[in-house]
Amino acid sequence: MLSYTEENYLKSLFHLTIEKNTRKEAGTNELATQLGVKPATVNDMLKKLKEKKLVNYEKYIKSSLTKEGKKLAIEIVRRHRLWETFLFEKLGFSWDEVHEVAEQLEHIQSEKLIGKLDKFLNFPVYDPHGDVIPNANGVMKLPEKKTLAEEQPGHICTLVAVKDNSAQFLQYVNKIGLGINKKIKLISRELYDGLLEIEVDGKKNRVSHRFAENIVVDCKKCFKKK
Amino acid sequence: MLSYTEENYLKSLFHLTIEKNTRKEAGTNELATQLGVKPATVNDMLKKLKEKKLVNYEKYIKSSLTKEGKKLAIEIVRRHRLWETFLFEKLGFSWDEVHEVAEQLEHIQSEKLIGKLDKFLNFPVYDPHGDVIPNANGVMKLPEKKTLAEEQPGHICTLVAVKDNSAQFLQYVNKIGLGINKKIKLISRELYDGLLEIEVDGKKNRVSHRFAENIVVDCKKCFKKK
DNA sequence: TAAAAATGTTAGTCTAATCTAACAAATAAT
DNA sequence: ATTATTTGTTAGATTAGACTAACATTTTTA
Repeated sequence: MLSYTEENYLKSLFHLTIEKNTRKEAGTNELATQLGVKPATVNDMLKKLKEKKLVNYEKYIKSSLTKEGKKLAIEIVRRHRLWETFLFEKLGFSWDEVHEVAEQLEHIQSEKLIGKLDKFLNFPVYDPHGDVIPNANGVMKLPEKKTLAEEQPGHICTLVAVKDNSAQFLQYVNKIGLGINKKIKLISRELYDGLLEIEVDGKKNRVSHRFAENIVVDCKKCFKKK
Repeated sequence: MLSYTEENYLKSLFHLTIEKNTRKEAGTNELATQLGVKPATVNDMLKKLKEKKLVNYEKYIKSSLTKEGKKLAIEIVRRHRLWETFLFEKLGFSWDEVHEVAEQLEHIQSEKLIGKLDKFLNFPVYDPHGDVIPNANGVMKLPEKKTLAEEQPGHICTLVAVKDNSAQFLQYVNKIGLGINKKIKLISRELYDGLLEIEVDGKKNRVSHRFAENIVVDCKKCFKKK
């Protein structure tokens, strides 16, 4: 059985590696920042998790999850996202409030609980932030890719790629706060010319239909923010 | 903010004193047994909680909750019982499975969460074990007293007094495993002669109508065991 | 490529919550 | 009312998870 703390380390490692699918390993400082502790603390824990065969760790080499570690991390992410969905859909928490409470709830140890919660929520695939919820076997449904122009208002999606690689385009992307893995919230679309109102990191912007056609996003479930 | 552990100490003290309303204080060993730790550990914690002004503790004198300690303990009990109700009513856990999971859930820190959960459950007054759920102001509705003869099958109630004090009667009470604060589950009642089938500590028994008229119980909400 | 900067590691300390073993006080029993 | 038993306390040790400070290695930069 893992401690609350050990679970958090696995989860952080998961987020920094597998989920940001550009990399497969993460460094000590990086983990320390993410977890809000000092690198020395992370160092100790990595050794401990290596002992438990959950993490591949070697001195001065970046760390990664073992197969078993990954399995456990996915289980934690599953719990987190199911609780977020519960808080949002059943208890009426708003989109931005759910995370903090789910951080606590995710550590409740009871397989039966998670199974029943999953069923109660009708086996959801996306959480309120639009992230994929792993199923009971740890399988995460591959998110659909579309262009921003095809998405519906109310949806939240993640930028996964751009189609246009011109400097002009990329500078514009940058200017409005966009980038790889950035979350885009679609506020509305003008019927007349397809002008989109979007929100990135809390900042609103209007972008043209042509611009939207060159932004590739993950399609996520629609959630209305309260 | 209290730690997980501190919360458990307050809760135990509450159960041993205020809730068993025969006494107002509890000893170190007693607490140790209830919490599954050694008396030495309890001793340390009592001093710590005294510092925090949550417990009245003096060397070699039994301890009790201060006003503030009681307030916090009731809040924990409230959380526990609301979660039990959720697990039972919404997730379909059985009567005897809810406690263990609620032991963990009760420590989740979020006032908002408990408020919303309470609302979601429609402000329940009794938990699946028939115990009173304190309201948001820490007020516990006084349970109604009736005789066992007036109770309905399916209900779970607690023996609070007896009307007959004869040795014969009391010996009989004893023989079928009953006693003060014992939980009685009413299985069924024979329409013809009022013969009651009851369950005490998992053991079933049949008692007469006359017997039932001399058992005073707390009236609790009906819960069907799955 | 050598110095500077960033990153990672080790050793030693701290706190919360637990333990054991020895001792002290209060209560019960003869 | 002594003694025995139960109950409570103290002192010292242990473990998990965190810290700081000093040091080591790797990477970057001039």
